[in-house]
Amino acid sequence: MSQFKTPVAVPLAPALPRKKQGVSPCAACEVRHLAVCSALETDDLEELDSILTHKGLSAGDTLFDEGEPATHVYNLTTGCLKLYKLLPDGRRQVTGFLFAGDFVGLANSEDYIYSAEAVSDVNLCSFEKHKIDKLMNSHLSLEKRLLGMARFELAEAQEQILLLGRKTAKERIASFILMLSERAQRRGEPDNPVEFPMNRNDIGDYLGLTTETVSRTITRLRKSGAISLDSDRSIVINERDNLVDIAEGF
Amino acid sequence: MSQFKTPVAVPLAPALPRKKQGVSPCAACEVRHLAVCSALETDDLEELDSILTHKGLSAGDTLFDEGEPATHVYNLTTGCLKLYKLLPDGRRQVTGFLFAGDFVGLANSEDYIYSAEAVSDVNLCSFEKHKIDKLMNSHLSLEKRLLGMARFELAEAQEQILLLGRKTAKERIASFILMLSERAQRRGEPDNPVEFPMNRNDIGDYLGLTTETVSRTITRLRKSGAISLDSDRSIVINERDNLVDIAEGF
DNA sequence: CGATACATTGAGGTTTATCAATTTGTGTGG
DNA sequence: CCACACAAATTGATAAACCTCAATGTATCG
Repeated sequence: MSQFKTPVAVPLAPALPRKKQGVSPCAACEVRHLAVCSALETDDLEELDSILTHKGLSAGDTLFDEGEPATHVYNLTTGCLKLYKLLPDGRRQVTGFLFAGDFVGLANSEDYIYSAEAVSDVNLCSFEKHKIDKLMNSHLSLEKRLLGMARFELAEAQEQILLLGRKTAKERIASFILMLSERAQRRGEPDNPVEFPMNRNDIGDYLGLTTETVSRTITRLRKSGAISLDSDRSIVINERDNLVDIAEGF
Repeated sequence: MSQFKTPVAVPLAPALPRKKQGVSPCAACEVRHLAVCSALETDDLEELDSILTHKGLSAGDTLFDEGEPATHVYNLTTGCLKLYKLLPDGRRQVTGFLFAGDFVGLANSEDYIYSAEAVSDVNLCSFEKHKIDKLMNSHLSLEKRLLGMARFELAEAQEQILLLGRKTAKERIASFILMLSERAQRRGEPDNPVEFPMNRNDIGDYLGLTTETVSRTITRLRKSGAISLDSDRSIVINERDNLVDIAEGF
């Protein structure tokens, strides 16, 4: 699956020579304000840095598979990752797309409950779970931050349940475009046009649709004027209010 | 909607005269081992008891509506509650059924993100949110417990996403019957026959199906021999392994 | 420039929804 | 205890949304 466009993705915050410096690489991290790591004071970041390793994945690479022992948690610093579950006959449900600043592994207990694969080239901070657990005991703000993130993800999961249980294909696609737009904005990136790192098949597996239905539905939204396509992977929102109405089922 | 079979549900742990006794009513709570409250030592239960009030609802009563300020969290001690979201045209998605020991309000932040309605007569322990927050600061075990519960609920939400996105009606019904069975067992109740407090319409709104499809699918499972019906609200699992295979898509 | 993967479009089929009628179950009042 | 009224569940006929299978178009990369 791996495409190896670039042999290995370049870490955002490369592992510096571990001299005893006063400054942790984490202090310079561009996505810290988005990530778990924002829970820690600058003073504590050296400690955080001492327990993490950087990891790069090329598009298509697998980070871990459902059912493996969940030894690590990760923080995504660049790129896009997809999480998915499989049924025995190969039906696939993408349970989430993760972007810079997102945390991987919140829901996992003993074993990973989903597989994780790089959609684009990706950089991660990797933490051994037992080390994070230990850090949590001494830094309560970290635990609070994780609880906050879990609550947020729970709310998002329930939106997705509403989407999958009761929305039409058109409503699902509109919701998806808006979600990607809003998440890009939260990361401080432009919210329009919306950039799609994933292909139509992944979108379908996320929205409970087939590739063909995704394609046809995007075409219909395009012909209605609500959106335009810069390219397959870049959608311009022409009528945001209209798209919001469609997404919410008005 | 309210049926008032019994005028008001009777609290499991009735509010005793608040004399300075050594023993908290919480200490005698039958569902404590299932609930958030299990995070606290017996010594701390008096403190917990001092910030809670008991609340009873009749079947059909509303606990709160989506969009209201989220002032309280609750712990269900008896009965069954459903959580749901609505689309503007009335389409409804039940996001969860809650039973004795379950916690209500984990995902909510400022406002409730779903409505909550009693499926059967229900008893609850009600906590003002700011008081629970304060208690969390002094009792870290409570925070850990909430994080653990949030992680568990996240894992369950992802199972539900797989179900709604990729499973057939037959697979959904089989999964649902097994889920109710397993949850009854966790509460220390018989896991067979499976008791259904909710009607076919609620089941449909939970599984992303219509009443009619729920009914037809149950009929087909019955005719195949996998299950039998004691009554509408009580299903006997005849072939559990078979049902598991169906639920998982084999 | 050709190979390959991805996206789009079309024709037809399947599952599930919708609409309507009937049956079953439950509680109430005589 | 029975008859009635009402709600819920089931069953049937038909329709719609989406899926499947197949072909064609398009972009990308060596």
